[in-house]
Amino acid sequence: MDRQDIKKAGLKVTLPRMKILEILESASANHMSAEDVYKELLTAGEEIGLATVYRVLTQFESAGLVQRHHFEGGHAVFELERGGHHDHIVCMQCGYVEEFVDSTIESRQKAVAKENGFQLADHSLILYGNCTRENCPHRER
Amino acid sequence: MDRQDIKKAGLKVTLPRMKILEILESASANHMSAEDVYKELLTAGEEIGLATVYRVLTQFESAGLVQRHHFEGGHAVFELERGGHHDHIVCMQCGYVEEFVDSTIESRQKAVAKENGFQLADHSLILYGNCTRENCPHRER
DNA sequence: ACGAAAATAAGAACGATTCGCTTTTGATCG
DNA sequence: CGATCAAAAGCGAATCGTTCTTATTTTCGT
Ligand SMILES: [Mn+2]
Ligand SMILES: [Mn+2]
Ligand SMILES: [Zn+2]
Ligand SMILES: [Zn+2]
Repeated sequence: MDRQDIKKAGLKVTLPRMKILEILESASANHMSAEDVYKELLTAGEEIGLATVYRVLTQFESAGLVQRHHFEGGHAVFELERGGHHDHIVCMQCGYVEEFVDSTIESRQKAVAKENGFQLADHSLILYGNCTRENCPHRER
Repeated sequence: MDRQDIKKAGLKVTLPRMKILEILESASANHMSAEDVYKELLTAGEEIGLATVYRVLTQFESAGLVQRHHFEGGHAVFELERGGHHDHIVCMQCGYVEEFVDSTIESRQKAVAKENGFQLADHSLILYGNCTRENCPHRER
């Protein structure tokens, strides 16, 4: 992901757009809220407004560069589009997000939609649980 | 669902709570936003504030009388708890909601969680598509 | 480098939901 | 039946995440 991708999306290459792309690429968590991105920008000493972060993320979404998800708790999280579709498991204690693809689930979804007379266009599957990582249980949101 | 259920939940039987339960039971759409419930109350001539609707719905949720879901588009929808778990298909044109249970999907979710070292606690699966009902394609939101 | 078009900054506005406080109500007990 | 008091309702203000508005700045093709 670089300036070429921004151009290809029909967007001008601006400093905010570059920086936001960089942050999404290099951040430790690959699912970030707009606020998360904004804070990283501040930390990096960039003077980019929160409204700009939202605007750019939305443009990136329209351009297919990022995806937006709605996990439990209201606010949206964004991630770089890295090709394939996947679903998510979220740890309710530490917020850690794992990705997965299950072809059985995917195909059953299509079947279920058909059985109910729907043309399936999209879906959102999020599993919530508790992860078992060393560094998990002691953080919050 | 009646006043007994309210009592069993440890809540006082009040007029707003009774009316809201009635509306959830008898409404045409069985997945309603707080605003929807509020409008129905107004229509029925009840003078119950929107804040009360939210408060009561949240209490009902805690008591296990209703469930809250977050479909695409920001606002929450509520439905009476009628026993079994189910997932949803939402028509993106008319908002019609169909419910389904697919045991294959359910069991694969458990397996996927385990494979990823998570103890599964909950999940949210929403399919989005276009329904093929007569009265569908010409409404909005 | 120049100017049109596009993008940003900043803060106001927004919609959904919650909070804070005052008044009213329901359940219990005399 | 009241009186009592904790619980609940009413209602406007506040909050939260997000989007919009407008003036100002930046990008990019020429
Ligand atoms: Mn992801
Ligand atoms: Mn349902
Ligand atoms: Zn965890
Ligand atoms: Zn429909």
